[in-house]
Amino acid sequence: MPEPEISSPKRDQLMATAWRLFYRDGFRAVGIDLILAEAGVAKMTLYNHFASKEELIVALLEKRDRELRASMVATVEAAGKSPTKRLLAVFDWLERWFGSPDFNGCVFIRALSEYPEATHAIHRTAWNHKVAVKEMLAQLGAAAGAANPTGLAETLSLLIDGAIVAAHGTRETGSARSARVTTAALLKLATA
Amino acid sequence: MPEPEISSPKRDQLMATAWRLFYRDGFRAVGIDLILAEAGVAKMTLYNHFASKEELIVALLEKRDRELRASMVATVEAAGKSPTKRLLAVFDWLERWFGSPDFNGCVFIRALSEYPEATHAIHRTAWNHKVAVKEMLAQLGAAAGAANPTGLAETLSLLIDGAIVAAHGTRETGSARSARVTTAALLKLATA
DNA sequence: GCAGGAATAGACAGATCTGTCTATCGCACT
DNA sequence: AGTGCGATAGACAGATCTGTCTATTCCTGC
Repeated sequence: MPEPEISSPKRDQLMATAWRLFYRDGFRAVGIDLILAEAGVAKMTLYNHFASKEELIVALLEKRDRELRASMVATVEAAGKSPTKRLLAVFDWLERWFGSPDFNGCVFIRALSEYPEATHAIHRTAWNHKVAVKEMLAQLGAAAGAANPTGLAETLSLLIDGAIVAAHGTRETGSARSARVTTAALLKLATA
Repeated sequence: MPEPEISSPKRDQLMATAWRLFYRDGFRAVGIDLILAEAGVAKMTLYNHFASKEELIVALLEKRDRELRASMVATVEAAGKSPTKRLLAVFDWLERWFGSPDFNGCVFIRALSEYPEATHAIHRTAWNHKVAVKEMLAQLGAAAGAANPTGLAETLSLLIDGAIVAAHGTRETGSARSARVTTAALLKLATA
């Protein structure tokens, strides 16, 4: 019963391939047969590890959530001690992401879009990630001495998600810089 | 050959039903058979008016683009002569939209998400809308005396798209107000 | 050597998908 | 009355979808 979180080579292989194809083409656009063929894994192996395609997607989103937030934390930590620099480092991180060759939008926004119903497990899992990121931003904002860290985090979340959508539409990194410049200006106001 | 833009009752009926179902459930999630059944229209009627499902979607996005921008213009016009008030009225318009019972995210962001490939006709059509809105914002910003209307419009676009994503995740209207407050602050800076 | 669990290939069910085709019907216009 | 066009129902093709099942094989621990 390798249901909860047990790692196995085949399972990892499956998730890596599924991630690549889902992120490239979309959840509904990719059938499990294609994933299985490209991963070199039998169908029953998938259904021994996951109850359904939906559960596979949820597991992928949760994994991506962990990795993405860990990557953000690492970037922030590497930015030094200045709270302002730490916050702005998030936007440098964004800019690098937008410039990476396989950038294809935000998988969580895309999951919200493909499963628009509020009660759907995939929709909720995707939104959980955005809430978690917002909480990270609030902590960074509090450390920077913002008068209203929660409000600042909300605004920064808007800028970030807007920038991701714009980068997906233009395939350019400029939106990250725009968001960064705006954030710098807002920080001055918020900590004044 | 009613291909280009000829209006017909059946065609309108088809587009209305297709819009409703696509917006509710997603493009790939809704099959044309369902649309036809709910619209009470024969399959050949669809394929006489549109070459494919994809073309139907593109036509719907173009129609929605026209209507949405017209609605924005009307809101702005109704806001009076003050350039600042006119710009801020966009966010009141957003808030009303988020609060409407069938709000289900932005169909253009969702189209970008479901058809993530940059060269896809649906993807490009959806992005065209975002570009057009940004141009509207730049004009409003210029009228408000912004030093850099294009840059301001870019930032406001980020806030707007971010707010839409947030409203889709939370089913609340608060993100529109956050974006509005931030915009008011930015306007003071941009016109100072 | 052997037992047991994991993975395998592949058939299968049952549904659904887009798009094509045919044959008929209804209706407006002359 | 007759012509022509738009719309109709419904069969059809061919592909694809998720999920189930079986029977076999592989590998590891004992």
